Parts: sequence; structure tokens; C-alpha cells
Amino acid sequence: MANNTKFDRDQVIDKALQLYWRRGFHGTSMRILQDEIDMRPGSIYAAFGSKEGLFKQALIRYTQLGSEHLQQCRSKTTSPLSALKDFMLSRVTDTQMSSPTCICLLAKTIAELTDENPELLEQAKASLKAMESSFETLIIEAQLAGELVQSQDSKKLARHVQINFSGLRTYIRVYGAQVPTEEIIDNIFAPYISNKSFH
Amino acid sequence: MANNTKFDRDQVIDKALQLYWRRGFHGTSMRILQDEIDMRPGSIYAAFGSKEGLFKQALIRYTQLGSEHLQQCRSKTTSPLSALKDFMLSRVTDTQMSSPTCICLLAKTIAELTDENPELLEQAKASLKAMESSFETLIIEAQLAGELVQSQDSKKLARHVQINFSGLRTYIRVYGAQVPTEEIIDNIFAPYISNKSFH
DNA sequence: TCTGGCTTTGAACAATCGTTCAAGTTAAAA
DNA sequence: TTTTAACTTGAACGATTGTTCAAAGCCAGA
Repeated sequence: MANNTKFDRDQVIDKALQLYWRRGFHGTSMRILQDEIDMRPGSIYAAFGSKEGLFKQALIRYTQLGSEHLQQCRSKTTSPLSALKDFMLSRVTDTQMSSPTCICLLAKTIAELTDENPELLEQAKASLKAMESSFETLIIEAQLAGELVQSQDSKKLARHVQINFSGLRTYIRVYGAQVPTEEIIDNIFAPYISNKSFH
Repeated sequence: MANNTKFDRDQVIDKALQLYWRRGFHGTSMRILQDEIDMRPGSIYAAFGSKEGLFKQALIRYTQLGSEHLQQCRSKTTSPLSALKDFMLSRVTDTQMSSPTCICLLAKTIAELTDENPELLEQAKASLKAMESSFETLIIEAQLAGELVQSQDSKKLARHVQINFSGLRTYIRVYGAQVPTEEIIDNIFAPYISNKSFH
């Protein structure tokens, strides 16, 4: 053994994530990144291989944080539907405060990149599919709890949520804080609310 | 008077539009652009001022083409609702064939750019608002024709369409051709279909 | 045919891009 | 204390970035 790594890997990835999220892949230069995460090029390349490598780690971290947040919302309430709504709302309002941009990093990435970065593209797509799958899990729970109708396929509902969620975040980027976010989120589920109740 | 302009301005903007649409603003270098539109830097800068200037023209052209296409769909049928559905469907399927990417250039632009390009950002936002306004016009027609319920505010319906349209285009970028586009578009309007008919 | 004024050309600019690597620094093991 | 292997540093690389401008080309009017 010898000298150990001095930087905090997670902290570095978090900072890179913020920067990539704000400025996009092509809009973020390694120079700006170096300043922001306070590492010299040699260290960055030793740790992450390339600009792409670091971006991939940022994508993975972003997805992980999203999953954790969803689980956290789930554990705060007995209602799966409320958990899903809370998640969507907080992702969108946090985003108007502290986050770099309202738009999901994954959606932003698949919009920006081409076949010239196939690995990053696939990572972003896979993460979006994983998130949709997590939505479906919650939707099935909501159906079993009698909150959502069972006549609709859970996969279709998850798709519906995914489409509306990403569309909403784009919409907010255009109109800003004047968007009645809560009302819109309620309306996403409104046609599928069940009047049954199991107690 | 003297020597006139030799290049076809509209044709050049169209080619630039395709390239910007495919590769994004930061992903498109002036060198690639020069090759694609077959103009030397001096001519480009004389005609458009800057990379931003040309991009702005591309945004304007994209919006104009969109509006024309919507009008074209409208004139092909007596049903305002069918016109709107046709527009959405063809934008999305054309896009899987000839277009550079499924994602709307305007949405792609507001996702990519930051305050560092305020003029382009505002142009894209304004164009998105204009398209939503065109949607609303069609929706009002559809309400008067008894195709859509009048109990819902036309502005809210236009917002709903805008959100779902941009969300759908992002969704298709992830899943590709396996997405049942027609079914999804129908479902966007399904909750608001009126059973009244005026004949 | 010549001239005047606009357009087009493309080499060249400084700045910045992503990346490399030899030299310096560090701390655990001997 | 010395050795040693891993980590950090930052100058430097060639390539590419957006942009400029003096020179060459072109055509309408005289």
C-alpha cells in the first residue's frame, strides 16, 4: 500500500453532476469542471478515465438519488398514490429552488446526445426505463390499495405518468413559477382515480 | 448596384436547421456547418452575423414550418380534433423516418441552453408559447364542433396537449418504434371527448 | 470595355478544447 | 529512517473552437 486517494469520490461526482445538469455535456468544459471540483486534470483522468466516464458516473448517481428520493417519499405515507404525487411535486419544486434546471438530467441527456456517445445515451435510456419501472411498482400498489382503477394496465399508467412528468418539467422550463404544478399533477391521475376503497 | 447574393437563403437555413436539430447548438461546430451548407465562413458571418444568429433563424424557420404543417392538417379535414391528432402523429412518425430526431427542436433548445444565450432561449420559449396558442385555437374549434367537452377550459386543454406532446416525443426517443403512438395520442384526448354532436 | 461596389473566398487568429505524462508529493510498509 | 508504490500536480500537447479580414471574384451600370 501507499498514498491513499485524497478527494471524496462521491462529493466530486455530486459536484460534477450539478455542473453537467446545469450546462449539459457539450456545454461543460473540462476546465470549468476542474475549477468546480477542485481537481487537476491528471487526477480526474486517473479516477474517471475521460469526460464521458465522469458524465456516466454523474448519470448513475442522478438515478440513484432519484430512486432514493422515491423510496423516501414512499416511506413517509401509507398512500402509494400520495407518495408518487409527492415525489413528482418535490422534484419539480426543489428544482425551482436549488436544482440547476427543472428538466430531468436523463431527459436532457437523451435530447442532447447523438450516436456519437452511444454509451452515455444507453445509460440515460436505461435509467429512464428503470425510473418508469419504479413508477409502475408504486402504481400497482396504488391499484391494490384501491386508489387507482385496476381496469387500466399498470404499464400503461406508468407510461402515462412518465410522459406527463417529463412533459411537465419541460413546460415549467418555458413558463416558470406561474405553472399550477399541483393542479397539473392531480390532473395526471384524475381520470384513473378509483372510487373503491379497501379498509 | 453590383454582384448579388448567390446562395439561396431559405435553402441554407433549412440545411442549418437539420444540422442544429440533429446535433444541438453546442454540438454543431461552424466547420461542420460550413461543409454542410457549402459556404465559407466570411459569407456565413456576412449573412447571419454569428453562430447564434444562424441558429435563431433556424428556430424561426422551424416554428414557421410547424405552423404551416398544422394549417395544412387543418385544411385536409372538417374535424378540428382529427387535424390536431394528425398533426401530432405525423410530426412523430415523420420524425422516425426523415427527421434528425424525434424531439422537438424547441424543446431540445430550452433543455440545452442556459442564460448564456438569452436571446435563443427567449426565441425558443416564445415559439413554444405560439404553438400552444395554435393548439388552443384548434381546441376551441373542436369544442364548438362538439368534439371536445366545453366544461374544460381551452387553455388548460392546450396545456395538457402541449405537455403530453413534448413528453411523448421524449418517450419515443427512449423506446423507439415500439411505442404505440396512435393509441397514446388518442388517450391524450380520451378523457375530454364529448358525446354531443352538432349537425 | 471599364469602373464601382457588393459578394465570396480561405488562410489565419487567439482562445479553448479534451487529454497526456514526467516530475513532485505523500504516507504506509519494511 | 528508508523504501516504495500510489496519488497529485500542472505545464504542455495537437486538435478544434468561433470569428476576422485582406484579397480575389463578380456583375450591373456607365
